[in-house]
Amino acid sequence: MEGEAPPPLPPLPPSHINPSYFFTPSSALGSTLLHPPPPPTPLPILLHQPHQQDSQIIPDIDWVSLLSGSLGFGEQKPLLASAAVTTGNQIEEEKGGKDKARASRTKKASRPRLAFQTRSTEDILDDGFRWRKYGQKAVKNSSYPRSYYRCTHHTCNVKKQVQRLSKDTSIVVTTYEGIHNHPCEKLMESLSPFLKQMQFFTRF
DNA sequence: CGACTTTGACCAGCGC
DNA sequence: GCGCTGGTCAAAGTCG
Repeated sequence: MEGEAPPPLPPLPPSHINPSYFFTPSSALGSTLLHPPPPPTPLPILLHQPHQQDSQIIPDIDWVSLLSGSLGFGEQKPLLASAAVTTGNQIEEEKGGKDKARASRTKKASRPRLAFQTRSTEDILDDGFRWRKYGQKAVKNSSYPRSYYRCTHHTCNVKKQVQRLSKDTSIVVTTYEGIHNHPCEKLMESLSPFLKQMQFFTRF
């Protein structure tokens, strides 16, 4: 039973994403966000790096939805040069017709799905949520297995798949399915000093 | 001892 | 109907 709708999550960027990378253009930067509390170490994935030519930010991403929903990047080594975000349908189209049909199998309803390509030596993105691996499967046309993870929060049904590209083994494709119905523990933990500071200043 | 990973088995949808 | 494939289950193993 799907039950009651989850409470909306606050539209805040994860503190462990440096906002100077996160927001673009620079004019959109609020003065407060320009000077956040120091992020937990190490720095996360770099979504946009002004001095790095091959980095890019995808303009169509609803970042607020992403970050308050299924995504919140965490303590990953800063290796990302590009990120690809698609809808579930787009993901399947990239895979081709047959796989498209197969991939949509056993899906009761279309859930939000997002895929990211991450250049990383490690398979698992630490996105601030806790995941339990429930399966691993060798997939066709790939020499690397696909891993299946489920959010460990008892009321949360979000899943993710992690697979390394056989074409470029340095790229890890992470596909998120669903929206978290609970706050990111690590995010809230790291944001709390900042939020307290905000509350203090808004009193004047 | 609880949380998590591993891994083989099982199930369901699709194409032929 | 059968085989292929992706996705999930669950028991056993591992780790802190």
